Amino acid sequence: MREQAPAIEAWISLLRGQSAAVGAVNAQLVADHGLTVNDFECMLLLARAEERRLRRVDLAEQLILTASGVTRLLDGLEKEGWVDRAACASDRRVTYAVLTDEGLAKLREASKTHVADLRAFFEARYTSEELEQLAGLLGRLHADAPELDCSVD
Amino acid sequence: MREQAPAIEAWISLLRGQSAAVGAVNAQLVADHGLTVNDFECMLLLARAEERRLRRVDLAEQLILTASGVTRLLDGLEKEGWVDRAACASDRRVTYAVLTDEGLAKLREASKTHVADLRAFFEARYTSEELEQLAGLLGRLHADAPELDCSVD
DNA sequence: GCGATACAATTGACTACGCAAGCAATAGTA
DNA sequence: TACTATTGCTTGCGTAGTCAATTGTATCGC
Repeated sequence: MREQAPAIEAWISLLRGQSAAVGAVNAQLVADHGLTVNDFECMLLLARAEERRLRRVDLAEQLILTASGVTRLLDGLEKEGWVDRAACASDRRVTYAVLTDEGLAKLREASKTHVADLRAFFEARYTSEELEQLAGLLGRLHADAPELDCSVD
Repeated sequence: MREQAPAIEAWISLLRGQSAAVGAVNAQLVADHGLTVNDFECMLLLARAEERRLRRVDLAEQLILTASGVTRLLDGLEKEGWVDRAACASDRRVTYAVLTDEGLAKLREASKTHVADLRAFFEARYTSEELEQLAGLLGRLHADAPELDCSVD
């Protein structure tokens, strides 16, 4: 029952580490700005996007949420006036989520402390080399996992 | 608005990577055994504990859940007969969570595929050296973060 | 042009948590 | 002994997310 494979160690560290980190960072962000981590990331993606807008489906993919999760996330941001809707001329099924000027202002304001908090949190634990290592390693988790879900052998 | 600090890169990778990994692994575990990742980890902690039992408070700390989260997690496991309650002789406030024989059997059965899935998932992406690196790095996230929450300067 | 199929988005019902409040038992203090 | 904290646990309520079903629009084969 006692496990030893490095994969298992990594898995446990991932579960615990992410919970701890997200818990701390999110609490700070909520306390300081009334935004959750996903609110922030969502607005950030919009801010970086062409014309400050994205299809909901693309937002879902990048945030790793389902379509309905995005609908509900955006509901909240729309209520606050930080995000608005816009129709797509070439495909009437899609509704863009657009970051408003207020949303951009809010994002900029929140960024000031949030980015500093993030850097403080990570730089207290890692050197910049280690941060690059970590980012590189974690990035691979996102990629396809043929082994896991298509066991056709 | 566009960010470049390695800390931010690491943060994004952590958010996305964990979501992707937990999503995949959890879906597999639920499909194969009707257990969530937390169900599994909880039973695993109990299995490894002295007399296969733990105080709910200790379980909460290790799983990074609140006390109420643990109560509800255990509710489900108790309903299935995998976990039972036991009083503590020396302190009548505490109720132990005890892994039953059925629970241990269920855990062993689930372990067979789950551990293999985990190894497949991670070993498809990393060498064993990288896994050790990753586990070591992630482990630091869990430690105290004096910088973040006591900004007394 | 027309049906079958696919896709974007929303909605209702549900789950898994957290937080705050409350209860019971213990520990500290006088 | 009594009075006050503190601790372990549970419960009501709120929130963030999922899944399954639905609607409206596109697109493909013919």
